[in-house]
Amino acid sequence: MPARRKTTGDVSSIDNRIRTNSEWSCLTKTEAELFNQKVLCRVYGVNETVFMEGDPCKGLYFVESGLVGVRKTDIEGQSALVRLAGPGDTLGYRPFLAKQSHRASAEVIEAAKVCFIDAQTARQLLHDNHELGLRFLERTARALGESEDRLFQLAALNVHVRVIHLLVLLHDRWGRSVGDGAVDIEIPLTRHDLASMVGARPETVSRAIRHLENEGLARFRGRNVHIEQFDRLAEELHANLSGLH
Amino acid sequence: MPARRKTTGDVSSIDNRIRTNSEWSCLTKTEAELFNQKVLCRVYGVNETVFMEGDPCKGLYFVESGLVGVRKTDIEGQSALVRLAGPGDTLGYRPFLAKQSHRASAEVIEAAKVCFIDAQTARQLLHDNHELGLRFLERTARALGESEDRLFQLAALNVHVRVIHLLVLLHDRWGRSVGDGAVDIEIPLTRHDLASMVGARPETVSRAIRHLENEGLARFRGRNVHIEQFDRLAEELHANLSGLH
DNA sequence: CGCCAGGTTGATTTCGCTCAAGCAATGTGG
DNA sequence: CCACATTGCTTGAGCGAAATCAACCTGGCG
Repeated sequence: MPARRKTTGDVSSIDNRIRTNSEWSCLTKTEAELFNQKVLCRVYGVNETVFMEGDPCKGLYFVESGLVGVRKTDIEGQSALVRLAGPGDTLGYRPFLAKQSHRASAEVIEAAKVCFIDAQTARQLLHDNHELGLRFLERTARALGESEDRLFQLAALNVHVRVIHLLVLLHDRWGRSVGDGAVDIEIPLTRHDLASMVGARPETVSRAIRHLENEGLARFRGRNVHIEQFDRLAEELHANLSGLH
Repeated sequence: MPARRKTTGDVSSIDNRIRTNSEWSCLTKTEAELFNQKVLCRVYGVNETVFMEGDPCKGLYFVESGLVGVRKTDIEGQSALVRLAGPGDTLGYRPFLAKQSHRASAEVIEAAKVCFIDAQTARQLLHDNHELGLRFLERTARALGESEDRLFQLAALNVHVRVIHLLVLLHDRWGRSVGDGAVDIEIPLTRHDLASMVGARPETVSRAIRHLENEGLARFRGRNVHIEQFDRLAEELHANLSGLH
């Protein structure tokens, strides 16, 4: 096998993506060129669907900007938000790697630029570049651990605590510090979506939110959240988490 | 076959393992020799611990025979059975691949022969053999899908249905057909373990079991289960599952 | 302006947990 | 062999968290 160490030096958003994304940063110049040649980018409007549950997995999607929601839908049309994907996140890698069809839909929440690489090319890169596979292996194994932890928590914690946990997670990824320990989270999620993320009903989440406001732990203004002292929230979470894991 | 081996116990079963186990069947002759040279086998008695939650992951374990339970334990000593591993199953591959420590303990339920390959050797094989990594990738991605499905179900289904689901899963892996659609499941699990597998309390599971008996769907004799018409059970499950996935 | 989806709030019900008692099955020491 | 712990399972009663049902806001928009 030829030596592969140099990565491409071109500067476009895709190259940037390849360089910054831990998984793809190991591509050689040639491989990166193939990637760039094959990648397709598109801007999606709000509520547009990137892929649907049940569809065969045609390739991998990279969110460049905006916000995409991953949902599972049951026959009655009730959808549950499973996770959020923003800039830098990859969509559809689980079905791609498992060689299965999509088990969830991806629906745009905030206008997003999403790039696509077809399965065949992705598989070729995976085949040519050994390191790439090993990186995906580690990422997938970690995701598996997280999923199992979540399972454990769902059974052990009540809604109030799960909502706090969700807020902390949302903060970690989407929070904007507004100085002196205060944080804003601005994600346009309906109460229904919020509820489905913690495995509860909207009414119950509504009450949990009211409770948080009464405690002065968070302030909800429509779909934005302001947390004056994030420490207190994190503390409250840890008090409930200890004795668990 | 040369007789020089560092293993305790006979090696033919290991070769068999390598050949039959989908992940490792791609090893070359040389690699298989390395594997055989490094593998260590041991017989564990009931209640013996293979590895503990929190321990660094020292390698991979293969269950040759017997039954091993994977558990998570909280600080109060309450343990929850997470999964069962029998002949052909691999233990500890998630922490190994994720380069993390064990997040669960493995405890022998029925006297078991377990083989071990150290992390360094396993990683070397993973590095040398490209195909091996890709196979683990697929397996891990599938496991991730299953874990996510389980999450979804825990939130959506009541205990009664979850118990039925567990019985169906146990049947698929451990069931013994006794003719004409009837099935026996003989796994020495306490009610407490059964309960933790479906995220419920023993009392609640006990009541669910009583309910199943009243419906004539299953008969519990101590820790053995007899299902006269497995079809009916599967049917009952699907009636509750449809409208979900 | 009225409409309406999304959000809140209250009343009621249900499910599953907790607590507690009783009951086999098994073990143990005298 | 019996008295008695011990352990795991079942059953009942009560309680609490969250779902369900239903009414009522609220704010954006044609």
